[in-house]
Amino acid sequence: MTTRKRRPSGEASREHILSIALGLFREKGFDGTTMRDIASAAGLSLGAAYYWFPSKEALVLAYYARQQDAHAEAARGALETMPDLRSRLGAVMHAKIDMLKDDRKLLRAILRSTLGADEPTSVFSEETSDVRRKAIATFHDAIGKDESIPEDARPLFAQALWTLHLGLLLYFVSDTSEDQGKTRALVDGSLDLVCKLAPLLASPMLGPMRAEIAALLQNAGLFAAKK
Amino acid sequence: MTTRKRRPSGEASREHILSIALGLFREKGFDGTTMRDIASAAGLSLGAAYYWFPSKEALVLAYYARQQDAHAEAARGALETMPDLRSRLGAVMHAKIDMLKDDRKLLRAILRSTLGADEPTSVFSEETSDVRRKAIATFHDAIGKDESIPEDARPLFAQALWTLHLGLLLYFVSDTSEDQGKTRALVDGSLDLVCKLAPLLASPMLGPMRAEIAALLQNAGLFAAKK
DNA sequence: GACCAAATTTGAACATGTTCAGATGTTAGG
DNA sequence: CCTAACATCTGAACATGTTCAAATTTGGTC
Repeated sequence: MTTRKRRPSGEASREHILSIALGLFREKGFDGTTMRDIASAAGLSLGAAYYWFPSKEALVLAYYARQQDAHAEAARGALETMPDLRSRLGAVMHAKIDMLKDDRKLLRAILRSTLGADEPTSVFSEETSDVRRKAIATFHDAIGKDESIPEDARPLFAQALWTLHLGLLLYFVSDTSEDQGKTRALVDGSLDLVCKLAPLLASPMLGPMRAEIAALLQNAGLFAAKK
Repeated sequence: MTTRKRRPSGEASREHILSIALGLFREKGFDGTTMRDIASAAGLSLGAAYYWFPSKEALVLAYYARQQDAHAEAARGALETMPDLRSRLGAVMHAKIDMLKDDRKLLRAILRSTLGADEPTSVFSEETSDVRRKAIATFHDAIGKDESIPEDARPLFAQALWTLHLGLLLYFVSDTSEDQGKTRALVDGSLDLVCKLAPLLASPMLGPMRAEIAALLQNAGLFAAKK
């Protein structure tokens, strides 16, 4: 309550602009929608839109956060009722696809900036680390206390699942099959394989390899060892 | 010789523009370089640049093709002298990194459009399928007739290596370590693992799973079964 | 109510990718 | 040489993301 008391109609503008923008993105695509379109559809001037969102890509960032929160929420519900690892993972993935199913065009248009290395909207960027952390946590929750995955392997496994999920989404955005059936099949097939293969890494034969993988990723800075 | 006889100074312009453009990209980045910069540095008008390259991204496409040819060439040389699978794969990967080592800034700037689904410059697009096919062929050559990889598994393995190589490049472009040491380590570590794990998929225990993977990818259209 | 500072909005610029109608040069045939 | 057809190039537009100084509104304070 120091200086943060004022936001009477302010934040409402922000939400309003974001809704209008996402609607236009879905309808006309990302490139097909102009910042001037957004501003005028929202009943504001161009400059006002830039007051709330410093760039067109900032709208994408806001979309990320919104989706991630919604997904975490949806996943939380599904996780409670699922008895085993495989079905929990399936629930998480399918919940995401259900949620994004009508946004494929939007996602496709956005994709270019979500994989870049420099871009602030990159899935790997500092700016999106919050969203990323939450997403990985959702997978960690899905793993739960399943005994087939040794406890110390769970963070690594969660991260691997997140990476797999990125790959699946990459496929998904261009999947024009009925109800995204091909993506669903790919999701289920991948998860079947993963659930069969993952426990093998705990077996005597492949056990040491797990440490090798973890070390490799840690040296590359791709995986932060917990405490 | 029907109507294609004229190109006295013509194609030279094209090459000249491309060289100038790549130089500027390396020096000032992709976004930092303006089509007007390119045109004036090449001693031409803006329109002339657009006569030869219909868009800024077209310059990127030309860069792809040029790099891929150079890499295939470099790899071919290295392959002949390497006795075993592991060293051949290492030669291919390291040749690529050597070749791109000074273009990291350029690649980073370009990356955004190389992973998009719609973009013509996407590594997955129709427009780049030639380059992609050649790149996968290079890996196929590296596998050669190594007995640890069953013959019918080689196309799939080659494609997997190409995908791994994409991931490694994604890491590479942002790797600021001395002489890209971290990337080199990641390359070697990944290849060690791959060479250890791949033969397992031919073992009795995991053999059936190989077919499962192939079927999964084929149904998704991600892997074209040969003949 | 008058007034101040911060929050919000405006409108006019600017930079840059792209397009295009026309100018200019080049080649082949007469 | 002259001319038609084509290749190449030019310069001026246009569209759109972004910036910014200034105007306006808002909420609290005297």
